[in-house]
Amino acid sequence: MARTGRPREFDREQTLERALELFWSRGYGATSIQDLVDALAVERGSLYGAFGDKRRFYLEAVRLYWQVYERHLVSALDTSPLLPGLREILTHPVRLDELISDRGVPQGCLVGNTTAELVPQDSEATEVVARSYRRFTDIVAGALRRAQAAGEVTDTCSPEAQAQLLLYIVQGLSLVSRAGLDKTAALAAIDAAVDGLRA
Amino acid sequence: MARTGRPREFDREQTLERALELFWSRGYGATSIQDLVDALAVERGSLYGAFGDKRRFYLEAVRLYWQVYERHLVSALDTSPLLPGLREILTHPVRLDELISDRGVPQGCLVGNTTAELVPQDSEATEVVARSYRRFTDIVAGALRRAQAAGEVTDTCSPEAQAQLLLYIVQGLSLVSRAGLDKTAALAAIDAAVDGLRA
DNA sequence: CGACTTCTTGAACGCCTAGTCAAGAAGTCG
DNA sequence: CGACTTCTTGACTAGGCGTTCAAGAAGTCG
Repeated sequence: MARTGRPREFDREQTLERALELFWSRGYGATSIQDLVDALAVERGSLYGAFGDKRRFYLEAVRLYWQVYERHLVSALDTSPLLPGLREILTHPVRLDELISDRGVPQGCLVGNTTAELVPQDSEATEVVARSYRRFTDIVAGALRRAQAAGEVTDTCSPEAQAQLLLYIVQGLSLVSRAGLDKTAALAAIDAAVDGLRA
Repeated sequence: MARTGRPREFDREQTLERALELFWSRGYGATSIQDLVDALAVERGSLYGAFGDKRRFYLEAVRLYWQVYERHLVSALDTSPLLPGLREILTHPVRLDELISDRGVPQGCLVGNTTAELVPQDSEATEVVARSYRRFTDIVAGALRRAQAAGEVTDTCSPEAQAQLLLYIVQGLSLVSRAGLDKTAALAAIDAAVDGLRA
């Protein structure tokens, strides 16, 4: 069944990506439709036609954000030994922060920002966020379980508890970094966390 | 110099406390002046007269929030051994969450929420937040330094790095809890963190 | 009492918001 | 070509927002 009608003039995916950046750097509430129209060079009506209302647009951007992040997460943890990859995941916000000083770019984790701004008032946002967190802990716990079995990571507590703790650390770091990041202190803290996992 | 003119009919401090609760549970953007007028039973003009504009009102509430929290923090860490008090600080968000299920009450840490919503766009908010974080790490690092000297806490890394890590953990827990808290998993994660500090 | 000061009240202001819609443009299909 | 469908455009709507302000109320002070 061929698609008929006037073809869309903008690239939906690319527009979503740019909207993601805007939402990421400014937050949901502080990004107006007009901001999006200006930045994306797509008129209001077309945005509404392609993405529905603002909330749906935003949530789709969050889902895309997480999809990309999760891909990164999985590939970084698919290594042996595990701890270097894990360290890379934890230091990710620090590296993001370096990009920021160059241009005016996103800050923190979009899922974390969403948690603070929309959860728990918006049930759909709460689902997206909760699912993201669950997937993070599932993926990390799986990797830790393998590393425990290999004798690389201490088995003084369960991989699930370790993964949960790591979630807190990443999210905490992402959040706190927004207020100004002392890179040295952050890396020292991360090293302390990683060392605590060593067998 | 006696104060003349018509006396204020509401209790400024008590009103600020109730505004704090509202801002805490809904966030800055989602709390309108009208919401405040309704909840506080104080008319708009009086609020503006007493607190200035919305931003100043909010920031004053955040400062009050932190003042109360810091008092709690200091008293909980002024103990020997340190780790039980530290554990109490870390589990604080979990206990807050229990209150929530009873009535519709604040969630997360107000400073953390402010970080996500206003920082870094609002420089004054950024200052308030950054100062709060700095005070947290200073207080906690001081306590850890003493506990390291007493042989209670491991000295495999500096008290500053440990304190920084603990800041991430508390903030991460506060944030993630908004999306739904698995109390068991949270406590297991906290125990893992506290155990990691033990000498 | 009358002058002065501050607080209260709620209407009003201007602005910005998310969202809608009608008219026209640009394709496909018979 | 003409029918049909979808996308584009930007003016428009309705409502909510933070903020202001003038008029009156409630005190103090001489």
